[in-house]
Amino acid sequence: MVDEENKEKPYICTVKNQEEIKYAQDALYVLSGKWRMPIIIALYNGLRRYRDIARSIPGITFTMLSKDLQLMELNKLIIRIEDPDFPKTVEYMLTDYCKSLYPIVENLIDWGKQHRQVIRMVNPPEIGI
Amino acid sequence: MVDEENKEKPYICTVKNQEEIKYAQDALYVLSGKWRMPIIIALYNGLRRYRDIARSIPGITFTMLSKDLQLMELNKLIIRIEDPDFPKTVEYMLTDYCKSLYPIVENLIDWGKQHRQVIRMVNPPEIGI
DNA sequence: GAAAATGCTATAATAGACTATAGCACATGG
DNA sequence: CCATGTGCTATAGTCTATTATAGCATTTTC
Repeated sequence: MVDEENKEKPYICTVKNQEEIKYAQDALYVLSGKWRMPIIIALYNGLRRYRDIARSIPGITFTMLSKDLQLMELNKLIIRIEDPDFPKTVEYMLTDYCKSLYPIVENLIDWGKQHRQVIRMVNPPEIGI
Repeated sequence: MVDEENKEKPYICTVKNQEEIKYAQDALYVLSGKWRMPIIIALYNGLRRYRDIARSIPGITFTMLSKDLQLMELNKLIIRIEDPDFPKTVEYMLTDYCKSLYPIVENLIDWGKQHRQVIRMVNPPEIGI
């Protein structure tokens, strides 16, 4: 919209909508990215140790696991527990707060599953996915 | 994980989990991106014309609007109707299928809203968002 | 009939996400 | 006491998403 001097036109978007967009994007910020879902699922399955988590997610690198774990910790979705007696024994776990995400995750899984079929149905040569 | 010869270790991730990850990522693929939510909300609010939609979303460029509209059309979330009698009169609308996304969108908005507060509460200087 | 609006698309540049590679400090096992 | 494992992080490169800029063919408005 920097195009062609359209800057002066009035916006129709209401404040409420702008707020909603912002909230939805906050949520997506936490969930999107290539590895966040896999990490949540790995922890959900009971994996706790750094290397175990890494090994359970085919293709992930330490760099990304490290970054995403930190971001998710900042977002209170996981906790990192370091045992002071046995240094360098670290455990990661989902927080109770993370459970508030489960409905969304389940919705996403369900919707994604049927969407894949819908797209296959309509566009036999797979497009857009 | 290409790091340090860890390739030989067994994976704990089950087939079911891998499928679920794939489904969730399909869904996220459709929803994530900076402008898809705003576009859905603009159309939801009844905007139909290309330039109106553009004007209702502060910051979007024609390039992105164009690309995202096309992708969302491929994904059957919107339809593009061109009036043959009045060429270059085009309307975009959400499809009925797109309604299957509403629960997710609403969940995202709600979760994002409370998450913003949670993060504010715990980390006064805003982190991670 | 000139100016502005509509509905775009092409291209190049930039920013951000992700990957590849390397390495460090400590710990445990043989 | 040396190899291997654990828990990382730093750095540089690549690839993808997004932005910036320009422009075109048609249509409506004044």
